[in-house]
Amino acid sequence: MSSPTRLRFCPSPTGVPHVGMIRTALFNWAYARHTGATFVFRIEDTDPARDSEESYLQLLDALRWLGLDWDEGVEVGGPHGPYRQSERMDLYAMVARRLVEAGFAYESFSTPEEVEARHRAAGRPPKLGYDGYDRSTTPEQREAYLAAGRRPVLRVRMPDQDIAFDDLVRGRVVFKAGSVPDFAITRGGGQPLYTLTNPVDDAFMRISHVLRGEDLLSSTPRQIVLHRALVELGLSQSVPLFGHLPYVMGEGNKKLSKRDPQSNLFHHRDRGFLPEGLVNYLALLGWSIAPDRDVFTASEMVAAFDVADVNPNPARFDLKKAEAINAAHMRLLAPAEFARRLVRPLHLAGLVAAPEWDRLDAREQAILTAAAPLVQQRMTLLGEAVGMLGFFFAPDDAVDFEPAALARLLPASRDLLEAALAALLGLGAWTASDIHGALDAALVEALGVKPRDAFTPLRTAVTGRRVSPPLFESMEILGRESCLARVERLRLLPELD
RNA sequence: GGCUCCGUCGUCUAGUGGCCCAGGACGCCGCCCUCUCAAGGCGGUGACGCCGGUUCGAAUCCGGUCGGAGCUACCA
Repeated sequence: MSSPTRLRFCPSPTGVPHVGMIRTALFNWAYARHTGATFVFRIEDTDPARDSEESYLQLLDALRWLGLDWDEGVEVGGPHGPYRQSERMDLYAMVARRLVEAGFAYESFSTPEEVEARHRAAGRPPKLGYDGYDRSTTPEQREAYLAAGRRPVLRVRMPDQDIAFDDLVRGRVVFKAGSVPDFAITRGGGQPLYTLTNPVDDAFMRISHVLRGEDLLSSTPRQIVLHRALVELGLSQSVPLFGHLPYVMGEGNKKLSKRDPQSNLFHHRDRGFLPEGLVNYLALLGWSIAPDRDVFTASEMVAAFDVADVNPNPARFDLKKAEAINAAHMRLLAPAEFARRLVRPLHLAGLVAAPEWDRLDAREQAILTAAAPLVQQRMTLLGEAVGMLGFFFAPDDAVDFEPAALARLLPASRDLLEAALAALLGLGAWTASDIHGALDAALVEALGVKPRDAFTPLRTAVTGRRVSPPLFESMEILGRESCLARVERLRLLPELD
């Protein structure tokens, strides 16, 4: 009987969520959902010096924002908990003891300095790694070390044979015998290290597929050796399958640095990325859904995703492309939904009273409902709504005329505004097409001004900007009274002279 | 140095021996549309790192070479 498919995402809560890490979460999630597997969310907080509760909370926030849900793990529980390693210390101590008793691991008293000194003395490169010296510690030596106050780390004995596995994305990978030194699984004080806790939890949580970053590829032979030991001890059924996802690169030819703001998931959220857009773009980092298509939803990804199709090449995080994908998702949103997404950035900029649609007043809702469709095709990021829609919410006498808009006005602008005012004053119905028609007749036809020149002063008067949503539709939404007041205000502006 | 991974347009990729003098997307350039800006439409730019081999035929298979990356902790 084959064991059920189970995947996991197991970050360390250090720092802010990184897009590379989230890409890993996404691929695990997508593969789990595609195969009907169980998706486990575990926290690897075994390093008190670096882990933080704040970071843990941000991880939850990130996955929830993106819609990556999990079946077992922190917050939701499950049969293999607890799901924070800091709460599983007894388990690691027990496993470590069993490993030593069975001879898979041994106490190692050597300090890094001593190891290096031995390498030098033997004429070997000093940075060769641990030399296996303590494999043969005698009881007498052990007593002497202990008496001298030394506390041993535990190391796993690496077998003297090649270690091979079939990587889910790279195919067969072989590490030559002798190339991987015996590795530490606990600190000198007995605290377990990642090298122990990660495979132990994968074993006890019955993880079948390990999908992780390429940076962990070289630690795989060690984990396989440990898994085999656990199987022999009867603590585990089998060694999981491994798949190593390509790096997410930044500028130049290096991994996207944690220092780079682009690596910060929340940086993108704050700029106005849609979760749909970011998920879609992240999916493209090492995978593609079809030869001629790159805009898709999370559920379409789930339907199509197979780890065997993942490309092993490192992928560069390209903001321009990410924004283009996001823009496509903006246009895919139903107009009403798009309007709702605008509320938060607008509120953050002080333009509307509340951060949620339902708490907006009727006037704000009406403006947004009418204005949102005007900008939906014109935006890449939600944050751009602030600049594009700000004039709708500003008082008529406080519309901010940007210098670039003022600079484009001609000497004849005042006459144009006056003619426009006259035409608008006599207008019956106040609809975009009526406004357009009246203005066309009064300015373009009667005065012989090119449309472009005729409407530029009006655009500045009404919106304060050089670039704006469509003018006539904007005027309809704003209403006759506001428009007349704004045109009059610009007409009287001293700067026009 | 050792070990391991990777190598198709600037970038992300499609491609698993003939459909490829290599397809799509982003970017960039041009044109159309047009009240600004977008969107949209049309067109253009641009790549199989190199050398051998296998084969009637190679981006695809093999060998070598060059280049890039990661790891080489009592971090994860």
